[in-house]
Parts: sequence; C-alpha cells; structure tokens
Amino acid sequence: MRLSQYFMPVLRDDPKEAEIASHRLMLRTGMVRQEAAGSYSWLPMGFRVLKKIEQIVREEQNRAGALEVLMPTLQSADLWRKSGRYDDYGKEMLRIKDRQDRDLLYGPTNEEMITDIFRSGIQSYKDMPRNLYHIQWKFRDEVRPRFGVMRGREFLMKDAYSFDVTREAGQHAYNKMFVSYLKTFARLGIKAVPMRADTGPIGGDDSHEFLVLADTGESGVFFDGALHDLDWSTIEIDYDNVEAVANMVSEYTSKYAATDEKHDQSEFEKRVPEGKRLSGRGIEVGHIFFFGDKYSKPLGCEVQGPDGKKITVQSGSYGIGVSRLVGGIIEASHDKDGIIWPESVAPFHVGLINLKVGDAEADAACEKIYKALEAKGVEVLYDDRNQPGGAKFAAMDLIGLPWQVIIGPRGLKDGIAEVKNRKTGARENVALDQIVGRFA
RNA sequence: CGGGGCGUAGCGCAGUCUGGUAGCGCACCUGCCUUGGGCGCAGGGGGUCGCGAGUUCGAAUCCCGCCGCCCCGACCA
Repeated sequence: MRLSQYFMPVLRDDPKEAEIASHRLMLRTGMVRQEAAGSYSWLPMGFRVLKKIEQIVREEQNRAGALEVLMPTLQSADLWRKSGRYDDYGKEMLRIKDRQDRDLLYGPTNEEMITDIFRSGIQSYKDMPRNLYHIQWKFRDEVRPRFGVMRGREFLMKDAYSFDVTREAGQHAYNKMFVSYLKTFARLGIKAVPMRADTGPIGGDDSHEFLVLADTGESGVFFDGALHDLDWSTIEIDYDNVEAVANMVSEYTSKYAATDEKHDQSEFEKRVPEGKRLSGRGIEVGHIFFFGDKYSKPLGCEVQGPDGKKITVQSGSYGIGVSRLVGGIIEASHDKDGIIWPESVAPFHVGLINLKVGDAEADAACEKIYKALEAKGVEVLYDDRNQPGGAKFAAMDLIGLPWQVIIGPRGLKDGIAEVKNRKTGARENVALDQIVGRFA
C-alpha cells in the first residue's frame, strides 16, 4: 500500500479525551474514530489489525474442534424470558421494539440462542460432543464506557459454547478451550495469565479469566513468577488426548494466580516463595465458564441417552474480547514513540521510507523494492509522501510496524538501505538487492 | 447512578469573569525552497462558537432548558 493513497488520518497532538496509551495511540494513528460513547468506527489501519486478531482466534478455535457459526446481533426477547434473564440482565441490555411492537434486544451474549440452536439441531447423545462459536458484535450498555475500545459498549467478541453428555466430557471441553486460549494468546504475541475467577452473574461451577499484564489494567493481579518461566510459545497438544490436555491445564492452574477479588494474601505467601511473588495490573481478554446444567436445564436442552432416557446436557461458554485485544496488545506493547506491533497482528509487516521523493534514484530504488515485496506477498506500507525525513520517521515509529526499510541518498551512494527493527531499535545496513530476501 | 470537568476551524487551545459581531499554534491549499528525526519563506481557504428559548440596540460571553463527551467512584464480558 502506498501511503499517498491510503486513509490513515494521523493526529499530531494527543486527543484530549484519551487518557491511556492504547486509546491515545489508536486515535493518533487513525485506527479508529469515536462515533459515540463506547462506539467506534474502524478505519483501514485499525480494521486490518482487528481482522488479523480475529483470524488467529478463528484458526485456534477450529484447531481445538470448535465449529464456526454466525448468529444475528438482534435477538427475540422470548428466548430470554424463557431463561429468566430478560428481567435479570438489567439496563445493560439494549432493548428494542420493531414495527409490530415485538420486543427485541441487541445481544449482549448468546447462551440462550445457541442453546436453542443446538437443541433443535440434534436428537441423540450420539451427536455430542459439540462446540459451536461465532465472532460477532455485541452490545452492552455499560454504565461508564471508557478507555477506547477496551471498554466499549459495542464490541467484537468470540464466544464459544460447548455441549456434552457427561460432566467429565464437559470438563474436557472446558480444558480444550483453556489450552486453545493459551495458544491463541501466544500467537498474538502476548502473555495472558489464566486466573481462577468469580463466575459472577453468569454463574456456573468453574471459571478462569485470562489477563494481559499492563499497568493500565482494570484488575489487580497477584501471581507466581513460575508462570512467567513456562514456555508459552511452543505449546503442542493432541486435543483428543484427554489426559494430556488435563495435565496441561493443571500445569498452568497449579501455580498461584488471582485477581484482587479472589486474592488471598496469606495463601499467596504460603504457596509462593518471596522472590517469586509478582503483582501488578491486568486486562481481562478472555473468560471461560463451565456451567453444568445451569442454562440447559431451564431451556430444556435435553438429548436421548443410550438407555432411552433424557439427559440434560452439560454446557460451557468461552469468550475472547477481539476488539478489546487491539487495545490490550497496544497496552502491553508500546513505548514513548508509539505502538510496537507483534509481527502476527501488525497491520503491515514492513514500512518502506523514501527519504527523498522526487529524486530519480531514490524513487526508482523504492519502487523496485516496493513492487518486489508486494509480488512476494509481503505486506508493505510505502511512505511515498513528499515530506521531510523527520516527519516520516516519527510517523513510522508511531504506527509501529515491526520493520522499517529506509532508503535515501546517503545509503544509495553505496548501494545500501537501512533496515530498522521497531522493537529493539537495532539498525543494519543491507545491500539493496538483499532487502527483499530479508522479508520474503 | 453519585462527584467533578469540558463543548469555539480537522487536532490542541485562547477569548466567557467585565456583552461590541471570533483569534493563536499545528494541520490543510497554491508557489518556491528543502529532504537522514515532526524543515524554511510568501500567499490563501476554512467556524450557524453543541442545540433551543430568553434578556439586550447588540450574546461565544448573561439567564433558563436540553443534548453530547471526558475523568474519579460504585458497577462490569
């Protein structure tokens, strides 16, 4: 993409309403635009990141055996009346009437609907287990939306729902999602620590939150430094191996880790040696629940078992805040100059800077490399605007692409360009004809 | 929902107390110059001052009502 033809409204000053880094940087880099309290338009740069995160989440859900569906944003109130949550959910649920005066709502979550879909789609225990998920916009009318996309009212969420015959099978479904979350967050370039969580109003038997460590997190967290020492990046697992999956879950859950609501200082001190006691703040980016029959019972979600008798299914639900992750990743990965994108979610892989637009030699060298990178499928953002070098460096650091290729008269004399790593700041001179090979 | 604050050009702000018909920086447009860390010179465009109703000869400014947004707290996938 040529920057001269892109839509990336970069702001030079910090917008006054943005207090925290991710919100400030997302607005400054033109990733999003606020439309109302807690509601954002996603502009090209932000949308690319959102889609990359979504795709990684999707791939890991699929790998763990979940099946993708898509449910509508608007739901009928009837389903919610049946589960008893229509009145319980309160003002956070956006209620709407259609022209026939029927009660609708903009879905804040989908337990009711998916349970109904599942029930009507299967008849026998032989059709289980199943795990269905979708990645869809939700709306929760938050009392106080804030922090940009981190606590918006409209947000993109992956929610999965498992259905099993027995409690043990349901536990395995829960464990599979647990492990898939570890893999997902590792691929996203962040460390999200699983912590035992309150089941809250959603209820249920077992629950874990996954929190990204960041100073601006909304929850205080206390955990065993040994969790940091585990290698998260290379998790290999056979999801059908019940024991292996369970072992991995217990490896991560045996260490002390708790949010401030669940924190027990004396237990913390008893279980974790002093030098390993870590505390800080975290952003919740995932939350998994095992329900048992809490939802399936009132909704009459039953199947016929081998003995001909009805069995109430065991269910769980598993959420990842996709749009929140955009902010969460920035919170965990930025410096004073701007964003530092992990390679897996960066909007572009390489930023190509032409330091002397209009100079025949510089233009030709940049064009050649730009076209070659594009031909190789390398995502490259070419800053071909006629602006002074300083402005280009500042902008490229701000948007935080992992690599910068800097081409100007000084290096061209010797047939070289500079390759800069945004994260480490390391610079390296590379021969022009070697550049493409570095990234392709 | 309690407390506090803000709304004037795309962004950041001054002007409001003390009423006189709107200004600064950046950005933008034209031309020249320049090009290795937000460059320089000259010229130029852009605002129903959040909305409505009042007071007044005259309202960004005073009065009344409303709307929107932000921050702290309570709450929260």
